[in-house]
Amino acid sequence: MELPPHKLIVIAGPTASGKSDLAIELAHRLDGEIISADSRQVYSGMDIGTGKVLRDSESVADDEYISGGIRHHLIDIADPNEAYNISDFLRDANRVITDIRARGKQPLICGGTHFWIQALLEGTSFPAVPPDPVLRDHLSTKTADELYTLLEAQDPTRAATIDQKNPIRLIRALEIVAALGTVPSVTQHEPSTAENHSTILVLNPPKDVLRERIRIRLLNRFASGMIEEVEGLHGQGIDWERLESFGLEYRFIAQLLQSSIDQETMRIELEHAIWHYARRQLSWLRRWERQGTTLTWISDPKETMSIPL
RNA sequence: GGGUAGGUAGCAGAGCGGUCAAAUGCAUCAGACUGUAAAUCUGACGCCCUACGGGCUACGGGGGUUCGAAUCCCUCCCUACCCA
Repeated sequence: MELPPHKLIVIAGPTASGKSDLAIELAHRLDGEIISADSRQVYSGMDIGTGKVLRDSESVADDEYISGGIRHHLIDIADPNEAYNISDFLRDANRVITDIRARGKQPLICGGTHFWIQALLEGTSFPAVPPDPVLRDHLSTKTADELYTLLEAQDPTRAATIDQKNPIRLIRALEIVAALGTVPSVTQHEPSTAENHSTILVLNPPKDVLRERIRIRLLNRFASGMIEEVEGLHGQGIDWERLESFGLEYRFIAQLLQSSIDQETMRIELEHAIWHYARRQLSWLRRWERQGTTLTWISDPKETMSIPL
């Protein structure tokens, strides 16, 4: 299939919608490579719980991540004890896109971290203020009200639009204020490597189908040793707090392993949490679309056969 | 057959004469999102309406007391446990 060399293909959608398989299929069709846009698959050792695609056996020793005969990028690139955030992603993803194109291949972005994907495509640039762990530690002892009062005094403009009850947002805003004196407004420049004329495919199975897929996938993950995986990560020096901060399977299994919840509760609450996560992802996508971006919604991967890419 | 504790919104579970369409949690639905984004946060949630207000139906069924009941009394049905 012939396609413009600049075009970017994105495969988005809620968790368990079948993005990974579709991405590999399309990569074969388009002679492409996959860039994972997943905030948890970047971490090495977090495999079952994040649903990483299985590495082809012949590539295990390689430093390239090959799955289904397709090269994947931005998987296993960070240590779980090190923070990897959107800023790292934007830098790395742009680099990788350039690199893939230089080799004459088609880049495909695939992942569920839509915040990252949207920022990449729109060339959003965030204030260049790196996280300040000491300040964050200090501020995290305060209530949202207290944080808001501080922000109001230091940067009323940002305070006017921020979510007043969201400690994480408030702390980040105060962090930026501490470094720059004020929170600059978001700037979006013309995307350099990522193009505006991307095709964004959103995999969106019917609700009941998605729910069932989530349920089955979770059972499979347990059967595949997911609990042991989390146990192993903790054994390698990743503390419970950090594991819980990853959310979903890592959070609930960490709680189980600390005996703060029983197995039955864990399974039920985890399944609910995954469903809530999928809903949030969908909510983000609808908003993105409402903002004027064209998304191609597909309820069944087979439909992609008839979509011109 | 006797006794005791109960029957409250989709579920769990408070309330025990008025301020109760009924706390809280869960589920469900919708939303937010300026370097933690699988995180974090918000709202709706009996029904109807010209919805910051109003109407209707509700706390197992029926009846009663009272100005007024989910809350008190009678009765019936059901559930759990205990004694036979």
